[in-house]
Amino acid sequence: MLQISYIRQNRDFVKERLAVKHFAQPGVVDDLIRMDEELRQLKSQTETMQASINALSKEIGMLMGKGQRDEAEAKKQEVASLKSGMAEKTSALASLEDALNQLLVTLPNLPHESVPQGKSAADNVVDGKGGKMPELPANAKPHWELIREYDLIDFETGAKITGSGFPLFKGKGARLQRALIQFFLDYNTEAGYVEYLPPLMVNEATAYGTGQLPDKEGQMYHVTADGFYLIPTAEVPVTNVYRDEILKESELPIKMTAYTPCFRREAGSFGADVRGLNRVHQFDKVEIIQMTKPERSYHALEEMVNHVERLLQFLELPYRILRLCGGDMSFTSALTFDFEVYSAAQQKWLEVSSVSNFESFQANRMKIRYKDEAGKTQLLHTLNGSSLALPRIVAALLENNQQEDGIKLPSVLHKYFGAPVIQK
RNA sequence: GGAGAGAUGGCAGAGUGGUCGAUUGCGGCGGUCUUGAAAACCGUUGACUGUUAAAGGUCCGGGGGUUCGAAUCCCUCUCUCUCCGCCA
Repeated sequence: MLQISYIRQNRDFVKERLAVKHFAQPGVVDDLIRMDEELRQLKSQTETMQASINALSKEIGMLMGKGQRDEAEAKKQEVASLKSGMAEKTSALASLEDALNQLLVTLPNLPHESVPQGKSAADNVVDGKGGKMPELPANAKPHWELIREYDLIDFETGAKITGSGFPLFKGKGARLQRALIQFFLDYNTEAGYVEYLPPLMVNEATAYGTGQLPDKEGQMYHVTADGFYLIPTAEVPVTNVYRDEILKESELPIKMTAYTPCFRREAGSFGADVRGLNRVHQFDKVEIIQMTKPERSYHALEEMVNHVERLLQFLELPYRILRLCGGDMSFTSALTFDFEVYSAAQQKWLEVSSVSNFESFQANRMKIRYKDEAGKTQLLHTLNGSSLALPRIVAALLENNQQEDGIKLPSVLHKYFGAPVIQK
Protein backbone atom coordinates (compact mmCIF):
# COMPACT_ATOMS: atom_id res chain seq x y z
CA MET A 1 0.00 0.00 0.00
CA LEU A 2 0.96 3.63 -0.40
CA GLN A 3 2.23 5.62 2.54
CA ILE A 4 -0.26 8.10 3.90
CA SER A 5 2.52 10.59 4.55
CA TYR A 6 3.44 10.44 0.87
CA ILE A 7 -0.17 10.99 -0.19
CA ARG A 8 -0.44 13.92 2.19
CA GLN A 9 2.62 15.57 0.68
CA ASN A 10 1.86 14.80 -2.99
CA ARG A 11 -1.90 15.02 -3.25
CA ASP A 12 -2.19 16.20 -6.86
CA PHE A 13 0.57 14.02 -8.19
CA VAL A 14 -1.02 10.97 -6.59
CA LYS A 15 -4.36 11.77 -8.22
CA GLU A 16 -2.75 12.27 -11.60
CA ARG A 17 -0.86 8.96 -11.41
CA LEU A 18 -3.91 7.05 -10.20
CA ALA A 19 -5.75 8.29 -13.28
CA VAL A 20 -3.19 6.51 -15.47
CA LYS A 21 -4.21 3.30 -13.73
CA HIS A 22 -7.87 4.14 -14.32
CA PHE A 23 -8.56 4.24 -10.63
CA ALA A 24 -12.24 5.11 -10.52
CA GLN A 25 -12.65 7.10 -7.30
CA PRO A 26 -10.32 10.12 -7.29
CA GLY A 27 -12.27 11.51 -4.31
CA VAL A 28 -10.72 8.83 -2.14
CA VAL A 29 -7.44 10.73 -2.04
CA ASP A 30 -9.12 13.78 -0.52
CA ASP A 31 -11.08 11.59 1.88
CA LEU A 32 -7.89 9.95 3.04
CA ILE A 33 -6.14 13.24 3.64
CA ARG A 34 -9.11 14.56 5.59
CA MET A 35 -9.23 11.43 7.74
CA ASP A 36 -5.50 11.57 8.29
CA GLU A 37 -5.78 15.18 9.42
CA GLU A 38 -8.47 14.32 11.94
CA LEU A 39 -6.64 11.22 13.07
CA ARG A 40 -3.45 13.07 13.84
CA GLN A 41 -5.36 15.68 15.81
CA LEU A 42 -7.12 13.04 17.88
CA LYS A 43 -3.84 11.29 18.42
CA SER A 44 -2.07 14.30 19.80
CA GLN A 45 -5.03 15.01 22.11
CA THR A 46 -5.18 11.51 23.56
CA GLU A 47 -1.43 11.30 23.86
CA THR A 48 -1.30 14.49 25.88
CA MET A 49 -3.92 13.05 28.22
CA GLN A 50 -2.04 9.79 28.45
CA ALA A 51 1.10 11.70 29.35
CA SER A 52 -0.66 13.32 32.31
CA ILE A 53 -2.00 9.95 33.45
CA ASN A 54 1.45 8.42 33.26
CA ALA A 55 2.94 11.27 35.26
CA LEU A 56 0.21 11.04 37.91
CA SER A 57 0.64 7.29 38.21
CA LYS A 58 4.30 7.79 38.87
CA GLU A 59 3.52 10.31 41.58
CA ILE A 60 1.03 7.94 43.16
CA GLY A 61 3.72 5.31 43.33
CA MET A 62 6.07 7.68 45.13
CA LEU A 63 3.38 8.87 47.55
CA MET A 64 2.45 5.28 48.38
CA GLY A 65 6.08 4.56 49.02
CA LYS A 66 6.22 7.40 51.52
CA GLY A 67 2.97 6.27 53.10
CA GLN A 68 1.05 9.39 52.11
CA ARG A 69 -2.20 7.60 51.40
CA ASP A 70 -4.56 10.54 51.33
CA GLU A 71 -2.52 12.44 48.78
CA ALA A 72 -2.35 9.29 46.69
CA GLU A 73 -6.13 8.89 46.83
CA ALA A 74 -6.59 12.41 45.56
CA LYS A 75 -4.34 11.72 42.58
CA LYS A 76 -6.26 8.55 41.85
CA GLN A 77 -9.43 10.61 41.57
CA GLU A 78 -7.69 12.89 39.13
CA VAL A 79 -6.62 9.96 36.97
CA ALA A 80 -10.13 8.54 37.00
CA SER A 81 -11.64 11.73 35.66
CA LEU A 82 -8.97 12.04 32.99
CA LYS A 83 -9.64 8.48 31.92
CA SER A 84 -13.37 8.92 31.60
CA GLY A 85 -12.78 11.96 29.40
CA MET A 86 -10.40 9.94 27.26
CA ALA A 87 -12.50 6.86 26.63
CA GLU A 88 -14.63 8.38 23.91
CA LYS A 89 -11.68 9.85 22.05
CA THR A 90 -9.79 6.57 22.21
CA SER A 91 -12.55 4.59 20.60
CA ALA A 92 -13.12 7.28 17.98
CA LEU A 93 -9.44 7.14 17.21
CA ALA A 94 -9.42 3.38 16.85
CA SER A 95 -12.36 3.30 14.47
CA LEU A 96 -11.02 6.20 12.44
CA GLU A 97 -7.65 4.52 12.11
CA ASP A 98 -9.38 1.36 10.99
CA ALA A 99 -11.46 3.16 8.41
CA LEU A 100 -8.42 4.96 7.06
CA ASN A 101 -6.45 1.76 6.64
CA GLN A 102 -9.32 -0.01 4.96
CA LEU A 103 -9.56 2.81 2.48
CA LEU A 104 -5.82 3.08 2.03
CA VAL A 105 -5.44 -0.54 0.93
CA THR A 106 -7.94 0.06 -1.88
CA LEU A 107 -5.50 2.40 -3.61
CA PRO A 108 -3.37 0.70 -6.27
CA ASN A 109 0.31 1.43 -6.64
CA LEU A 110 1.26 4.51 -8.62
CA PRO A 111 2.50 3.72 -12.14
CA HIS A 112 6.03 4.75 -13.07
CA GLU A 113 6.38 7.74 -15.40
CA SER A 114 7.34 5.47 -18.30
CA VAL A 115 4.08 3.52 -18.14
CA PRO A 116 2.11 4.07 -21.37
CA GLN A 117 -1.44 5.39 -21.25
CA GLY A 118 -4.03 2.80 -22.12
CA LYS A 119 -7.04 0.83 -21.03
CA SER A 120 -6.45 -2.78 -21.91
CA ALA A 121 -3.99 -5.35 -23.20
CA ALA A 122 -4.47 -3.90 -26.68
CA ASP A 123 -2.69 -0.72 -25.56
CA ASN A 124 0.47 -2.42 -24.32
CA VAL A 125 3.62 -1.33 -26.10
CA VAL A 126 5.96 -3.81 -27.74
CA ASP A 127 9.34 -2.98 -26.23
CA GLY A 128 11.51 -5.60 -27.86
CA LYS A 129 11.48 -8.91 -29.66
CA GLY A 130 13.78 -11.70 -30.61
CA GLY A 131 14.07 -15.25 -31.88
CA LYS A 132 13.13 -16.66 -35.25
CA MET A 133 9.51 -17.26 -36.20
CA PRO A 134 9.25 -20.94 -37.14
CA GLU A 135 7.93 -22.00 -40.50
CA LEU A 136 5.63 -24.92 -39.95
CA PRO A 137 3.91 -27.08 -42.52
CA ALA A 138 0.19 -26.64 -42.99
CA ASN A 139 -0.58 -29.81 -41.05
CA ALA A 140 1.26 -28.66 -37.91
CA LYS A 141 -0.41 -29.79 -34.73
CA PRO A 142 -1.30 -27.83 -31.61
CA HIS A 143 0.49 -28.92 -28.47
CA TRP A 144 -2.47 -30.82 -27.03
CA GLU A 145 -2.38 -33.16 -30.00
CA LEU A 146 1.38 -33.56 -29.76
CA ILE A 147 1.02 -34.28 -26.04
CA ARG A 148 -1.36 -37.11 -26.83
CA GLU A 149 0.74 -38.39 -29.70
CA TYR A 150 3.94 -38.54 -27.63
CA ASP A 151 2.08 -39.53 -24.46
CA LEU A 152 3.53 -36.70 -22.37
CA ILE A 153 0.56 -35.62 -20.30
CA ASP A 154 -2.66 -37.42 -19.40
CA PHE A 155 -5.26 -34.71 -18.84
CA GLU A 156 -8.14 -37.15 -18.49
CA THR A 157 -6.55 -39.11 -15.68
CA GLY A 158 -5.52 -35.86 -14.00
CA ALA A 159 -9.17 -34.90 -14.08
CA LYS A 160 -10.10 -38.26 -12.63
CA ILE A 161 -7.64 -37.93 -9.77
CA THR A 162 -8.43 -34.31 -8.97
CA GLY A 163 -10.37 -32.32 -11.53
CA SER A 164 -9.98 -30.56 -14.83
CA GLY A 165 -6.94 -28.33 -15.04
CA PHE A 166 -4.73 -30.66 -13.01
CA PRO A 167 -2.42 -32.24 -15.57
CA LEU A 168 -0.82 -35.61 -14.93
CA PHE A 169 2.65 -35.57 -16.47
CA LYS A 170 4.16 -38.90 -17.35
CA GLY A 171 7.23 -40.42 -18.91
CA LYS A 172 9.07 -37.98 -21.15
CA GLY A 173 6.54 -35.31 -20.28
CA ALA A 174 7.47 -35.53 -16.59
CA ARG A 175 11.13 -35.66 -17.51
CA LEU A 176 10.81 -32.52 -19.60
CA GLN A 177 9.30 -30.66 -16.64
CA ARG A 178 12.17 -31.72 -14.44
CA ALA A 179 14.70 -30.73 -17.11
CA LEU A 180 13.23 -27.25 -17.49
CA ILE A 181 13.02 -26.64 -13.74
CA GLN A 182 16.59 -27.77 -13.26
CA PHE A 183 17.85 -25.64 -16.14
CA PHE A 184 16.02 -22.53 -14.92
CA LEU A 185 17.25 -22.92 -11.36
CA ASP A 186 20.84 -23.50 -12.45
CA TYR A 187 20.67 -20.46 -14.70
CA ASN A 188 19.27 -18.31 -11.87
CA THR A 189 21.68 -19.44 -9.18
CA GLU A 190 24.60 -18.83 -11.52
CA ALA A 191 23.39 -15.25 -11.76
CA GLY A 192 23.57 -14.92 -7.98
CA TYR A 193 20.01 -15.77 -6.95
CA VAL A 194 19.83 -17.87 -3.78
CA GLU A 195 17.66 -20.94 -4.21
CA TYR A 196 14.68 -21.47 -1.92
CA LEU A 197 12.18 -24.30 -1.63
CA PRO A 198 9.36 -22.77 0.39
CA PRO A 199 6.16 -24.11 1.97
CA LEU A 200 3.37 -24.43 -0.58
CA MET A 201 0.69 -23.34 1.87
CA VAL A 202 0.75 -20.00 3.61
CA ASN A 203 -1.13 -18.40 6.48
CA GLU A 204 -3.33 -15.33 6.29
CA ALA A 205 -0.68 -12.83 7.34
CA THR A 206 1.57 -14.00 4.52
CA ALA A 207 -1.18 -13.86 1.91
CA TYR A 208 -2.01 -10.38 3.09
CA GLY A 209 1.63 -9.33 2.86
CA THR A 210 1.90 -9.81 -0.88
CA GLY A 211 -1.61 -8.49 -1.52
CA GLN A 212 -3.57 -11.70 -2.23
CA LEU A 213 -5.76 -10.85 0.73
CA PRO A 214 -8.13 -9.22 1.34
CA ASP A 215 -9.27 -8.75 -2.27
CA LYS A 216 -8.16 -11.68 -4.35
CA GLU A 217 -9.19 -14.36 -1.93
CA GLY A 218 -11.20 -16.18 -4.58
CA GLN A 219 -8.14 -16.80 -6.73
CA MET A 220 -6.52 -19.04 -4.13
CA TYR A 221 -7.40 -22.49 -2.89
CA HIS A 222 -8.29 -22.27 0.77
CA VAL A 223 -7.64 -25.04 3.30
CA THR A 224 -10.39 -24.06 5.69
CA ALA A 225 -9.66 -26.57 8.45
CA ASP A 226 -6.28 -24.95 9.10
CA GLY A 227 -6.78 -21.47 7.66
CA PHE A 228 -4.06 -21.92 5.04
CA TYR A 229 -3.98 -20.93 1.38
CA LEU A 230 -2.26 -22.82 -1.43
CA ILE A 231 0.24 -20.48 -3.03
CA PRO A 232 -0.65 -18.98 -6.43
CA THR A 233 3.05 -18.19 -6.98
CA ALA A 234 6.36 -18.56 -5.16
CA GLU A 235 6.36 -14.79 -4.81
CA VAL A 236 4.00 -15.16 -1.85
CA PRO A 237 6.09 -17.30 0.52
CA VAL A 238 9.48 -16.08 -0.68
CA THR A 239 8.82 -12.32 -0.48
CA ASN A 240 7.43 -12.89 3.00
CA VAL A 241 10.76 -14.34 4.13
CA TYR A 242 11.74 -10.80 5.07
CA ARG A 243 8.40 -9.59 6.39
CA ASP A 244 8.86 -7.35 9.46
CA GLU A 245 12.62 -7.35 9.06
CA ILE A 246 15.09 -4.50 9.00
CA LEU A 247 18.03 -5.33 6.77
CA LYS A 248 21.47 -3.81 6.67
CA GLU A 249 22.29 -1.79 3.59
CA SER A 250 25.27 -4.09 3.03
CA GLU A 251 22.91 -7.07 2.67
CA LEU A 252 21.23 -5.52 -0.37
CA PRO A 253 20.40 -6.43 -2.99
CA ILE A 254 18.71 -9.65 -1.84
CA LYS A 255 18.29 -12.03 -4.77
CA MET A 256 16.15 -15.12 -4.40
CA THR A 257 14.85 -17.80 -6.71
CA ALA A 258 12.42 -20.62 -6.09
CA TYR A 259 10.73 -23.39 -7.96
CA THR A 260 7.20 -24.18 -6.79
CA PRO A 261 4.01 -25.59 -8.12
CA CYS A 262 1.42 -22.80 -8.36
CA PHE A 263 -2.27 -23.22 -7.64
CA ARG A 264 -4.89 -20.98 -9.19
CA ARG A 265 -8.63 -21.28 -9.10
CA GLU A 266 -9.13 -18.82 -11.98
CA ALA A 267 -12.87 -19.40 -11.95
CA GLY A 268 -14.79 -18.33 -15.00
CA SER A 269 -12.59 -19.02 -17.99
CA PHE A 270 -13.82 -21.34 -20.68
CA GLY A 271 -13.33 -22.05 -24.34
CA ALA A 272 -10.45 -22.32 -26.76
CA ASP A 273 -8.09 -20.26 -24.60
CA VAL A 274 -8.01 -22.92 -21.95
CA ARG A 275 -7.18 -25.88 -24.14
CA GLY A 276 -4.19 -28.01 -23.29
CA LEU A 277 -1.60 -26.16 -21.26
CA ASN A 278 -2.79 -22.63 -21.96
CA ARG A 279 -4.55 -22.33 -18.63
CA VAL A 280 -4.46 -24.85 -15.79
CA HIS A 281 -5.15 -24.90 -12.04
CA GLN A 282 -1.79 -26.34 -11.06
CA PHE A 283 1.41 -25.55 -12.89
CA ASP A 284 5.14 -25.28 -12.29
CA LYS A 285 7.01 -22.02 -12.21
CA VAL A 286 10.44 -20.76 -11.28
CA GLU A 287 10.43 -17.27 -9.81
CA ILE A 288 13.10 -14.65 -9.25
CA ILE A 289 12.81 -11.97 -6.58
CA GLN A 290 14.96 -8.99 -5.68
CA MET A 291 14.95 -6.54 -2.81
CA THR A 292 16.95 -3.39 -3.39
CA LYS A 293 17.63 0.12 -2.23
CA PRO A 294 15.04 2.47 -3.77
CA GLU A 295 17.58 4.19 -6.00
CA ARG A 296 18.70 0.84 -7.46
CA SER A 297 15.35 -0.77 -8.20
CA TYR A 298 14.96 0.31 -11.81
CA HIS A 299 18.45 -0.84 -12.52
CA ALA A 300 17.50 -4.18 -10.96
CA LEU A 301 14.35 -4.31 -13.09
CA GLU A 302 16.40 -3.87 -16.23
CA GLU A 303 18.78 -6.57 -15.08
CA MET A 304 15.89 -8.95 -14.48
CA VAL A 305 14.33 -8.21 -17.86
CA ASN A 306 17.67 -8.95 -19.55
CA HIS A 307 18.00 -12.10 -17.46
CA VAL A 308 14.64 -13.45 -18.60
CA GLU A 309 15.27 -12.40 -22.19
CA ARG A 310 18.51 -14.38 -22.28
CA LEU A 311 16.66 -17.39 -20.94
CA LEU A 312 14.21 -17.25 -23.83
CA GLN A 313 17.12 -16.92 -26.25
CA PHE A 314 18.64 -20.08 -24.77
CA LEU A 315 15.34 -21.82 -25.38
CA GLU A 316 15.41 -20.57 -28.98
CA LEU A 317 11.82 -19.39 -28.80
CA PRO A 318 10.44 -16.35 -30.64
CA TYR A 319 9.47 -13.82 -28.01
CA ARG A 320 8.36 -10.26 -27.54
CA ILE A 321 8.52 -7.94 -24.57
CA LEU A 322 5.54 -5.80 -23.70
CA ARG A 323 5.57 -2.71 -21.55
CA LEU A 324 2.18 -2.89 -19.88
CA CYS A 325 -0.09 0.11 -20.07
CA GLY A 326 -1.73 1.67 -17.02
CA GLY A 327 -4.99 -0.18 -17.49
CA ASP A 328 -3.45 -3.64 -17.87
CA MET A 329 -1.01 -3.50 -14.97
CA SER A 330 -1.58 -5.29 -11.72
CA PHE A 331 -2.81 -3.50 -8.63
CA THR A 332 0.55 -3.67 -6.89
CA SER A 333 2.94 -2.89 -9.73
CA ALA A 334 4.67 0.37 -10.65
CA LEU A 335 6.12 -0.91 -13.90
CA THR A 336 5.66 -4.31 -15.55
CA PHE A 337 7.17 -6.03 -18.56
CA ASP A 338 5.42 -9.09 -19.88
CA PHE A 339 7.20 -11.70 -21.95
CA GLU A 340 5.27 -13.62 -24.56
CA VAL A 341 6.44 -16.49 -26.71
CA TYR A 342 4.94 -17.36 -30.05
CA SER A 343 3.29 -20.72 -30.16
CA ALA A 344 3.34 -21.44 -33.83
CA ALA A 345 0.63 -24.03 -34.34
CA GLN A 346 -1.91 -22.06 -32.31
CA GLN A 347 -0.55 -18.90 -33.95
CA LYS A 348 -0.78 -17.17 -30.61
CA TRP A 349 1.41 -15.14 -28.32
CA LEU A 350 1.42 -16.73 -24.86
CA GLU A 351 2.47 -14.94 -21.70
CA VAL A 352 5.31 -16.81 -20.00
CA SER A 353 6.75 -14.19 -17.66
CA SER A 354 5.85 -10.96 -16.00
CA VAL A 355 8.60 -8.88 -14.46
CA SER A 356 7.59 -6.06 -12.14
CA ASN A 357 8.93 -3.39 -9.86
CA PHE A 358 6.61 -2.85 -6.91
CA GLU A 359 8.76 -0.08 -5.47
CA SER A 360 7.80 0.23 -1.79
CA PHE A 361 4.18 -0.85 -2.22
CA GLN A 362 4.66 -4.42 -1.02
CA ALA A 363 7.43 -3.46 1.38
CA ASN A 364 5.10 -1.04 3.13
CA ARG A 365 2.53 -3.76 3.64
CA MET A 366 5.13 -6.20 4.89
CA LYS A 367 7.25 -3.66 6.73
CA ILE A 368 10.42 -4.74 4.96
CA ARG A 369 12.98 -2.04 5.62
CA TYR A 370 16.68 -1.43 5.62
CA LYS A 371 18.98 0.85 7.51
CA ASP A 372 20.85 3.20 5.20
CA GLU A 373 24.35 4.53 5.70
CA ALA A 374 23.05 7.53 7.65
CA GLY A 375 21.38 5.09 10.05
CA LYS A 376 17.88 5.90 8.90
CA THR A 377 15.43 3.03 8.45
CA GLN A 378 13.36 3.17 5.32
CA LEU A 379 11.30 0.92 3.10
CA LEU A 380 13.17 -0.98 0.44
CA HIS A 381 11.92 -1.89 -3.02
CA THR A 382 10.73 -5.34 -4.08
CA LEU A 383 10.71 -6.81 -7.57
CA ASN A 384 9.85 -10.14 -9.02
CA GLY A 385 9.45 -12.03 -12.23
CA SER A 386 8.93 -15.50 -13.59
CA SER A 387 11.90 -17.31 -14.99
CA LEU A 388 9.82 -19.03 -16.23
CA ALA A 389 6.28 -20.38 -16.08
CA LEU A 390 6.46 -23.86 -17.56
CA PRO A 391 3.17 -24.78 -19.23
CA ARG A 392 3.20 -22.26 -22.04
CA ILE A 393 6.93 -22.73 -22.55
CA VAL A 394 6.24 -26.41 -23.05
CA ALA A 395 3.38 -25.62 -25.41
CA ALA A 396 5.59 -23.39 -27.54
CA LEU A 397 8.55 -25.80 -27.48
CA LEU A 398 6.38 -28.66 -28.65
CA GLU A 399 4.55 -26.75 -31.35
CA ASN A 400 7.50 -24.83 -32.75
CA ASN A 401 9.92 -27.74 -32.85
CA GLN A 402 7.69 -30.52 -34.14
CA GLN A 403 9.06 -32.65 -36.94
CA GLU A 404 7.99 -35.80 -38.72
CA ASP A 405 9.89 -38.09 -36.39
CA GLY A 406 10.07 -36.22 -33.11
CA ILE A 407 10.32 -32.95 -31.29
CA LYS A 408 13.69 -31.25 -31.37
CA LEU A 409 14.86 -29.68 -28.13
CA PRO A 410 17.11 -26.60 -27.82
CA SER A 411 20.68 -27.59 -27.08
CA VAL A 412 20.71 -26.21 -23.52
CA LEU A 413 18.14 -28.81 -22.56
CA HIS A 414 19.89 -31.86 -23.99
CA LYS A 415 21.92 -32.72 -20.92
CA TYR A 416 18.97 -32.09 -18.59
CA PHE A 417 16.50 -34.05 -20.67
CA GLY A 418 19.01 -36.75 -21.49
CA ALA A 419 18.35 -36.63 -25.24
CA PRO A 420 18.24 -34.02 -28.03
CA VAL A 421 14.83 -35.07 -29.31
CA ILE A 422 11.55 -36.22 -27.83
CA GLN A 423 10.61 -39.39 -29.65
CA LYS A 424 7.65 -41.72 -29.38
C1' G B 1 -3.31 -37.12 19.64
C1' G B 2 -1.67 -37.05 25.38
C1' A B 3 1.55 -34.66 29.35
C1' G B 4 4.79 -30.79 30.69
C1' A B 5 7.99 -26.31 29.97
C1' G B 6 8.69 -21.85 27.60
C1' A B 7 8.32 -17.05 24.22
C1' U B 8 12.18 -10.41 26.92
C1' G B 9 16.60 -5.87 22.54
C1' G B 10 21.32 -8.64 16.68
C1' C B 11 22.33 -13.14 20.02
C1' A B 12 22.60 -15.23 25.04
C1' G B 13 20.12 -14.33 29.41
C1' A B 14 18.22 -11.49 34.27
C1' G B 15 13.89 -9.33 35.78
C1' U B 16 7.06 -11.80 39.71
C1' G B 17 3.06 -4.93 40.65
C1' G B 18 5.85 1.51 40.82
C1' U B 19 12.31 5.99 38.87
C1' C B 20 12.09 -0.96 34.00
C1' G B 21 12.20 0.49 27.57
C1' A B 22 14.23 -3.00 30.75
C1' U B 23 20.58 -5.65 34.90
C1' U B 24 24.53 -8.22 32.63
C1' G B 25 27.49 -10.81 28.92
C1' C B 26 28.59 -11.44 23.73
C1' G B 27 28.33 -9.06 19.12
C1' G B 28 28.29 -4.06 16.53
C1' C B 29 30.06 1.05 16.39
C1' G B 30 33.50 5.07 18.22
C1' G B 31 37.91 6.07 21.01
C1' U B 32 42.68 5.32 24.10
C1' C B 33 47.09 2.40 23.59
C1' U B 34 50.03 0.35 19.02
C1' U B 35 54.29 1.10 13.17
C1' G B 36 49.73 -1.91 12.23
C1' A B 37 46.66 -5.59 14.38
C1' A B 38 45.18 -8.42 18.67
C1' A B 39 44.46 -7.99 23.85
C1' A B 40 43.16 -4.56 27.58
C1' C B 41 40.57 -0.23 28.95
C1' C B 42 36.79 3.86 28.18
C1' G B 43 32.40 5.30 25.78
C1' U B 44 28.23 4.09 22.78
C1' U B 45 24.48 0.74 20.76
C1' G B 46 16.35 -1.60 19.89
C1' A B 47 11.88 -0.30 16.84
C1' C B 48 7.64 2.73 15.54
C1' U B 49 5.32 7.49 15.94
C1' G B 50 6.03 12.68 16.49
C1' U B 51 8.99 17.40 15.85
C1' U B 52 12.97 22.35 12.60
C1' A B 53 14.77 20.11 17.10
C1' A B 54 12.53 18.38 21.33
C1' A B 55 8.81 16.96 24.61
C1' G B 56 5.37 13.27 24.52
C1' G B 57 3.06 8.48 23.00
C1' U B 58 3.41 3.02 21.70
C1' C B 59 6.09 -1.71 21.73
C1' C B 60 8.92 -7.43 26.61
C1' G B 61 5.06 -13.59 20.95
C1' G B 62 -0.59 -11.73 19.25
C1' G B 63 -5.36 -10.17 21.34
C1' G B 64 -8.31 -9.00 25.68
C1' G B 65 -8.81 -8.07 31.09
C1' U B 66 -7.58 -6.54 36.46
C1' U B 67 -5.08 -1.97 38.58
C1' C B 68 -3.94 4.83 39.82
C1' G B 69 0.22 1.86 37.71
C1' A B 70 1.64 -4.58 34.20
C1' A B 71 7.53 -7.53 31.17
C1' U B 72 5.61 -9.01 36.09
C1' C B 73 -1.32 -10.98 37.93
C1' C B 74 -5.80 -13.24 35.06
C1' C B 75 -8.17 -15.05 30.31
C1' U B 76 -7.40 -16.44 25.30
C1' C B 77 -4.84 -17.47 20.73
C1' U B 78 -0.33 -18.61 18.10
C1' C B 79 4.39 -20.56 18.02
C1' U B 80 8.80 -23.23 20.08
C1' C B 81 11.06 -27.06 23.06
C1' U B 82 10.99 -31.91 26.01
C1' C B 83 8.69 -36.75 26.92
C1' C B 84 4.96 -40.43 25.19
C1' G B 85 1.95 -42.15 20.97
C1' C B 86 1.46 -42.31 15.62
C1' C B 87 4.05 -41.79 11.08
C1' A B 88 7.20 -40.75 5.40
